Amino acid sequence: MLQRDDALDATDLDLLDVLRRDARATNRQLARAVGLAESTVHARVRRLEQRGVIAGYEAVVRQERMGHGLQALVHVTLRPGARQASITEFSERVRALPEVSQVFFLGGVDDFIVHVAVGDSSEMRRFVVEHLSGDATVASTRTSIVFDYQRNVSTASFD
Amino acid sequence: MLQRDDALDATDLDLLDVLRRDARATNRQLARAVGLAESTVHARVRRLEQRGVIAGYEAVVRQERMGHGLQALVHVTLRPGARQASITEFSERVRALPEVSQVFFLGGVDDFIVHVAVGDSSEMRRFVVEHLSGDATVASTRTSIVFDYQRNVSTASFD
DNA sequence: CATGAAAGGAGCGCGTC
DNA sequence: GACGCGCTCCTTTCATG
Repeated sequence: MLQRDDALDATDLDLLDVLRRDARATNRQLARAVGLAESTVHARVRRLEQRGVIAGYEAVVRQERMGHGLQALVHVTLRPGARQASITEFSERVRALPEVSQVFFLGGVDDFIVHVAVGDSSEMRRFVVEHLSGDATVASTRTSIVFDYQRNVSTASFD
Repeated sequence: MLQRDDALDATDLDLLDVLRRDARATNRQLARAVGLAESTVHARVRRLEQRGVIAGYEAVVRQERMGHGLQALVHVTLRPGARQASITEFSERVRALPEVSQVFFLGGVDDFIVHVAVGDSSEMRRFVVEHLSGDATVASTRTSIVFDYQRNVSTASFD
């Protein structure tokens, strides 16, 4: 779409693989991992960034260690009559909330799934009532506690 | 468990905030952001890592640029009789699949939600049939296309 | 494209407050 | 805890194959 995704070669894939696990890997580590010189690796990584294959580098935070021990997925159904503008507005407002980790906008059924991390169940209730079910465009919500959560790769937000 | 979560102070929160957006921020940048000396900031970040508040640093990859243009959330319901062992096994097997970005294990209804990124709809179908609905412990699946995806923070996998 | 060399920046430990 | 200094290591550019 934006750029040609003219094939990444095997070296690029290897570099991505290392950087996905450790965004702070040094050039030297990367160079050793793929068997090329540091300067070469440096140029390749820069190119991956410019092409937008690498969208950024993020620290991964354990929410539990920050007093956010309780996570949930909240399914949100919007009112049938909700217009595009209000859907967009809703989505952006929710996304900006600090308790929100991710937002999925699902096709077909004007349905959102919101991944939330809070301190305890009373906070969860407050959050859902205040920011989700209380919203005029929201028809209903359904909250499911996250008992276990595993992530493989950091997938970038859509543009 | 590991360490007490003896309160992070405002400086720690600021540091996390910067590192969440850019895991490769230099000590100098961090020092300026919080108004302390580089060596101080360095020690603090180390401590956050050791305490497990920072679980790691990851490159964020745009799946679209890697030929994974189609994302979906697949709701998976397991057979009522599924035992703990088979649930765990299922979850670990699914997690290891390269198409899988994240796995949520939801409480209450022995229900998983799997975030998948693949190339196109035929691949999606193949993936679901082959790895999810084809599994003996799976009772049913429901696949929803992800039209939009926004992420705020990188939440760590549970231990 | 890949490379090594060279210079400027950054990481990081330590002694001091 | 916070600090600054100094040593080491890393990043980044550039001329060259």
